[in-house]
Parts: sequence; C-alpha cells; structure tokens
Amino acid sequence: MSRASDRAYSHIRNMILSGELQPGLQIREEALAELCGVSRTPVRDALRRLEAELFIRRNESQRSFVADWSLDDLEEAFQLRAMLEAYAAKRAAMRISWDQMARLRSHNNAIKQAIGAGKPDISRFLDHNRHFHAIILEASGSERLAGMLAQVTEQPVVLRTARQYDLENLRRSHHEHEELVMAFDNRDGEWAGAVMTAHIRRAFHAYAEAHSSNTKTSQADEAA
Amino acid sequence: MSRASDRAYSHIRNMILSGELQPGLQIREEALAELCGVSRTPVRDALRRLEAELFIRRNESQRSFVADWSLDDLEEAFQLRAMLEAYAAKRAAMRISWDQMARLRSHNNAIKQAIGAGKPDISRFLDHNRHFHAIILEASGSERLAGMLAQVTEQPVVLRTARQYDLENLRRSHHEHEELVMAFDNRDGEWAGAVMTAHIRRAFHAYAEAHSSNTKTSQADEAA
DNA sequence: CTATAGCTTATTGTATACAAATACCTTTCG
DNA sequence: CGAAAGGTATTTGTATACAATAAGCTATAG
Repeated sequence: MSRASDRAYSHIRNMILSGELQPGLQIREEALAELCGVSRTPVRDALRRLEAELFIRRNESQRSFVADWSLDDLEEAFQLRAMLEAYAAKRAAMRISWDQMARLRSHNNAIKQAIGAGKPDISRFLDHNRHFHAIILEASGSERLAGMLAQVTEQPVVLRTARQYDLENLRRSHHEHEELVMAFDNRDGEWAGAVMTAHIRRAFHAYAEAHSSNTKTSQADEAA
Repeated sequence: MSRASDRAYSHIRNMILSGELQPGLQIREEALAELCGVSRTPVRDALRRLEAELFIRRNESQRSFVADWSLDDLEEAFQLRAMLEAYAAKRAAMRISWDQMARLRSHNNAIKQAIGAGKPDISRFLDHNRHFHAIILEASGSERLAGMLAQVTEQPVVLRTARQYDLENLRRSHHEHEELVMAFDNRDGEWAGAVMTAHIRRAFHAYAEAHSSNTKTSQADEAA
C-alpha cells in the first residue's frame, strides 16, 4: 500500500465513503491528483479500479462522476450478493478447514461481545462481521467469486448498511452466523446456502425499513 | 473504438484468443506497445481492463502473464455463468419488450439457417448466439449483472467452446433458445431460468466431452 | 428571443523521460 | 560445490508536457 496509485485509490475511496465526495459529483483527475498529492497518472489508475468496483461512473465522453445508487439498484445489489454469497457458503461447506472453522467461531464470539456489553460497539461488529464473511469466501476457494462479491459488497451504501441495524438485528446476525457454523460442521451445503440467503435478504430489509421514512432518492444528472 | 487504448485492448485480447500469446507467457508492457503501435500508457490502460476481465494475471511483483485456466477453473466459470445467466433470464422474463422479443426470434432464426444449410456456419452461429444472449442480458436491465457475466463469458476458453460443438449440440442450442422464447412469451421467469441453467450446463459438458479425447485447443480468430 | 456556428476553455488521452523496484547473474566465501 | 551478497539489467511506476476532444460561452442571424 505504498505505491502512489494505491494511496490515491484509498484516499479517493475514503472520500467517497465518508461523503466528502457526494454522489453525482463530477470528479476531475487533476483535482484529485492535488488532493492526493500525486500526479494524474496514478490517479487515472485508481479511477479505473474504482470504476470497475462501481464506485465511479463515466459518461459517454469519459468524464467521471461519483456513483449514485437508487433503492432499486441497491435491492438488485443485495439480490446478487445473496445469490453469490449463498453459492460461496455452499462451496465452503464442502471445503472448509479446521483452522477456518476455528477462526469463524472466534470472530462470531467477538461479534457476540461487541453487541452484548451495554451499548453495542458497531465498528467492532462490522470489523468481525467482515472477517467472518471473508473466511467463508476464502473457504469457497474461488477467486472469481471473490472478485464478483467485492463488486456488490463494497458499495458505499452496502458498507453503511450495518450502521442502520438496531440491536435486535445485530443479535439476529449473530445467531444466523451460529447457524452457518452448524451447517458447516455438518458439511451441509444446502443448509449453509439457505441460511446465507436468508441472512443477506434480512440485512436488505433491515436497511430498507430503516430508510422507509427517508425515501428520498438523489438526483442523477448524468447522461446514460 | 478509435482511442489508442481501445485499439491496444482489442489487439492484445485478439492475440490471446488466437493463441498468439500463449497461456502462462509473461508479457511486457513495452513489447506490447510496439506490437500495437502505441506507447506504454494506453497499453497499461488496456492491461488493467484485461486483468479485471481475468484475461491476464499479475504476480506479487506486478509482472503480467497471460491467464492459464485449469478444467476446474473452467467448470467453476460455467457454474457461475449458469447461475448468473439464469438469474438474468428470470429477470428478463418480467421485463422484456416486444421489440426485444422480435430481435430474439430473428437471431434465433439466423442461427437456424447457420446450422441448417449444409456445412454449419460456425462464425455465423457464434455471432447470432452472442446477440441472442446479449438481448436477454439487456432485457434483464441490470448493469451490474452484465458486468459480472462478461467476466465469466469472455474467457478465452469459453469463447472457444462453441467451436467444439458438433451439429447435434448446435441443434440443441437452437431448440433451447426456442424454449427460452416460449418462456418469455409466457412471462414465466422460473421456466426461463431453468431452461437457461440447462442450456449453459449442457454447453459445459459438450465442451468437456469434446476435450476428453481431443485435448488440443483450437484457435478462435474472433474479433471483439 | 431563440437557435446555431464558431471560438475559447476545461478535461481527458498519449508520449516520453526518468525514478523505483525487482529479477537475474556473477562472484566470492564457507 | 553450494549459498549468499552484491551489482547490473530488466521491468514497472510516476511525473510532466503536449495533443485531442468535448463542453461552455458569445456573438450573430433569423
């Protein structure tokens, strides 16, 4: 992470995630280059990656804009994520190692602690949650699958989702993780896949509900 | 397609598809730049794209190599493709327009002609087949899905698959396409999805069988 | 007042020179 | 003879200047 293009990548990504660069905003390579303290060359590199990850969109004349997702887009992303992650769980059930199982349990324990002691520690929850899912992906042993999932999980909105969870939803997450571990213990891919599908679908509806009052969709001034 | 980076992209892609650049071969930016008649800058751009599409892999020290797929990799790609394309078909069944239906029928008619008159015209088959699937993808109305599918369908081996088909398999393809059209006519997403899954799985097994005896790979000179 | 043609400015694309990193080869020491 | 250290060559990364393209503005004609 020391190459200039990597620094530019993280920097821009963080600015998008933090809302510093708002959805729909046009971004110019030179401006970003100054913000990141590098030249345009590594910035262009970073933009290409962020474009592939759908953080950024380009119009027909190659101008770049911060991506802007509608609720429909979001549901679609969750749907794809559910499908892919269920498939990963199914594969993982047949391949997961003892070591990976141990790490899975350990992260889910940490999750339990994060939501158990008084006020839930969301950052900690998110962190261990991310690891939990990463291990399943690792156990599925498919690089392609990993790459695709990154496309639908690393979206700004998706990353913000868990912050919307109430305590009840956090507990459910924990329990679903426990059930996943059970399914893996039994090497039952169908079970694991089904639990995972439910897990992701619930996450989407938790998000949608938290936003039912706040339905406002942002403006897309960009030409298709 | 007139920008230098686009030309470099097509050129390199074609060289990989044709076998001119063999799997596992290390490729150097400057050499490619000379081959394409452009500077390294657009070549680097093209390499990034080809890397995202898994045509090219990079080792830990950023050297690039032509990707090399095992049979397991290939089956995994087909599995993912079956899942994603079935999902696309399911969505398409609910959204496809009259115009898109007409184009679907027209392409499938062309396919019929390509395999009907004496010696099958494989290039023509491939061309209309590609359009047929593209229309379904278009009708599914999901850009994300389209991007993901490109990752698993545009692989060198996948693109070569149809060349392995015997006449029997080409006919089956045509009939499966007919059944897809029927499913769309009835707006039956489950039906469409199931037919599509079978369609892709059969394609994989046709490929695998053709290679059980004859492991030699043929070259496809198909343009982007 | 509107629309359009032409000019001006803003933005991205490309080439090239140089810097940094890494692989490879050679030499030397155990 | 083998291994490790050093230096050299190869390859990729970055900065910068310039070219090409697209957007925006202004003036002019209808």
